[in-house]
Amino acid sequence: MKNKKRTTIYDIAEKLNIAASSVSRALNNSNHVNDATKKLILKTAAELNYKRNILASNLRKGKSKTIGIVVPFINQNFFSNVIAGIEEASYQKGYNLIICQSNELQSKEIKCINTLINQHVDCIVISVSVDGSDYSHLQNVIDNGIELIQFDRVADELETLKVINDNEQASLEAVSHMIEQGYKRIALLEGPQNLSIFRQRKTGYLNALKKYNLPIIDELIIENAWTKELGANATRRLLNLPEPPDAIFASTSDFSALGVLEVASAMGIKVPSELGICGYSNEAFTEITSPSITTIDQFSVYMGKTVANLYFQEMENKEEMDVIPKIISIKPKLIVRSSTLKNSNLKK
Amino acid sequence: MKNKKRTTIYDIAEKLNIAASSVSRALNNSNHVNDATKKLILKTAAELNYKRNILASNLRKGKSKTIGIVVPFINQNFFSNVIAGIEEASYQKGYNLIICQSNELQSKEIKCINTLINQHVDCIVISVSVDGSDYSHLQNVIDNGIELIQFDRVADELETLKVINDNEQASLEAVSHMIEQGYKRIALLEGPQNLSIFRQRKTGYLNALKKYNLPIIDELIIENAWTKELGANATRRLLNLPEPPDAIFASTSDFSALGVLEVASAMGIKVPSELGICGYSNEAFTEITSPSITTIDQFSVYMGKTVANLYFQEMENKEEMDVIPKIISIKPKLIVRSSTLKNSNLKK
DNA sequence: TTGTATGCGTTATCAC
DNA sequence: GTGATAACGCATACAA
Repeated sequence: MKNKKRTTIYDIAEKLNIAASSVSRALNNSNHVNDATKKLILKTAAELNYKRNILASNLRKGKSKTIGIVVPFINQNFFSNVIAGIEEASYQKGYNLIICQSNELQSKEIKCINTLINQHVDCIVISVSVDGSDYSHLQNVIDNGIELIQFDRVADELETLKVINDNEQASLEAVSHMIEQGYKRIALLEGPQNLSIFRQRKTGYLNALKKYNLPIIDELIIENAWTKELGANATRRLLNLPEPPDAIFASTSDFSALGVLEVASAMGIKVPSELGICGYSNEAFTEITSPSITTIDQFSVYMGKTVANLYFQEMENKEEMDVIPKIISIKPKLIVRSSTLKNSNLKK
Repeated sequence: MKNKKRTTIYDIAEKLNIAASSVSRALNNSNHVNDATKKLILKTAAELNYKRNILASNLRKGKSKTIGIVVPFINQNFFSNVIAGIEEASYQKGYNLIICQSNELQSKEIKCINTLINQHVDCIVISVSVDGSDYSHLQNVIDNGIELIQFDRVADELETLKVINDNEQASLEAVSHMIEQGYKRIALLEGPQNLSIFRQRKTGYLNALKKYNLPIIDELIIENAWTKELGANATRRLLNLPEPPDAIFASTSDFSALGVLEVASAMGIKVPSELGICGYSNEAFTEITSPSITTIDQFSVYMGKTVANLYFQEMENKEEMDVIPKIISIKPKLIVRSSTLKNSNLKK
């Protein structure tokens, strides 16, 4: 029972004995068309089950009304929430999304970018993968006349639109909170320092120590501990030190914080009394671990909306001039949970 | 530094003083073109940074090479894994994905479907939302000449391609396992019975009781407990019964199983010794709760690949004849974890 | 093997 | 306000 052929504006025009261009105008709600005929056209369009061929429309208009998204993993809450935010804002504007996963590999990321360029998307939104520091594929996006917007994990050196968090401030608050809870030897699990977000988080950590006159202890700062496994390994090393830390700030992600928690549990170390733990991103699971994990909410859905709206706004304002690099910073929020509540009766 | 105009096949043709059609042929790797000129064309195409305009190509070919996906939530592991599977299989074939979320609302689902029809996608893959039992919007997909494939949550009455799990068998195994662990009063949290997958899971549960000569106790079968909140509510009711259950099979999802676990923990009831819990879907978090939750793995990534390949295969075989409804059933696997290990030294 | 001509379904630019 | 027509970029039937 399939209609092989879909109805086109010509079918409508033929049936009504008018020109296709009039049909097109009516369908686009132009005001250069008689109200009565417009009504009639809309009516018969509905009767004939007409659906505009977006392919043809976009070809003619020279844009695809599509936004490409590249994230490391689609199934991490932070990213899926950002995507949900972008989707919501784009939906109303009639834009579609093509979503790609880089799997944290720059090689895959380059493939994704090429696919999206081939698709002639109007805009590419990306949170870069951790490996690699050559961004010529992103420059390529710009050279192909495609708007590029970076969020969260951004390549500083590229002058593009950016939506980021105030990572430094958030880290400062998180570590300050831990210090105020009575933790004195706070370790830092840091992410790859080629990415500015991880540098900023480290700076926040250092600033907090300074603020409270605590010493910076090099052996408590662990490089590249940004996955669950690396976080677990780091924790094993830390907890076996002669003077182990009494808290760990997994500045890279909640996943590494989970690694910390699992190792601590396995070693019989009590959280939060013997070890405080703080993660980053407010992944859904941080609420259901035992104990629940203190973390930092990045307002991911809002972040996504901001990205999309930034693009739409930029499109409206842009005449012939080049894009002015613009950075929007969102202030994240510390979510205090059981894993850092050493000195409090707020414990769940 | 933007190239306003992208290079087209005409640009290449002009530069090489040949016809655009030859360029097109070369770019499509046709063998009706001289090898030498083909080489030359490919070379200059690369030099000029040529990217085929997929819009035009697809318009010409009458298909969009795009698959639309509608799932309740993109950020549930089961669905994001299925999507990842579809993506992997589609990527190689040069197909793109447009992903929509129904948020479990049929109203939103209808909107998604309409968007996808408007986009002229070649195929729509859907796992239907729980509310509503009118599937005219899906019939509409078929009537528009778009291939429809259902997976997991399928509308039985629609004769489409389907990829499902053997839910009945999986439930039978899960409940059998619980009985063998010594649980005697096993409650069932069931999903909306308008969906066949939930009916099948119930049947599996009933069959297991029958197999072990256990009585069917009506008050232990709770309708519509398919979210975390509903699961929690149901658990509160169940555990306050004069004769409470000693195990709960949350047949609908791991989320409702999580609700069960949280209520049990809050009430001070020990899992698995006093209460066994089994979920469904093998969401990532089931591994990190305390205790970890026994569940059923649906091989979600494989399921996605199967869906995509089913489509590609169907496309190849189809001449002018209509689609023959085909159902592929995947056997899921019971993942035994701590939450049901009452009688065992396998406890983690 | 290569070139010419046409159409995919729209929208934009003219005339009228 | 309406209609004819060109053009978006590509792929293909046909001719050469």
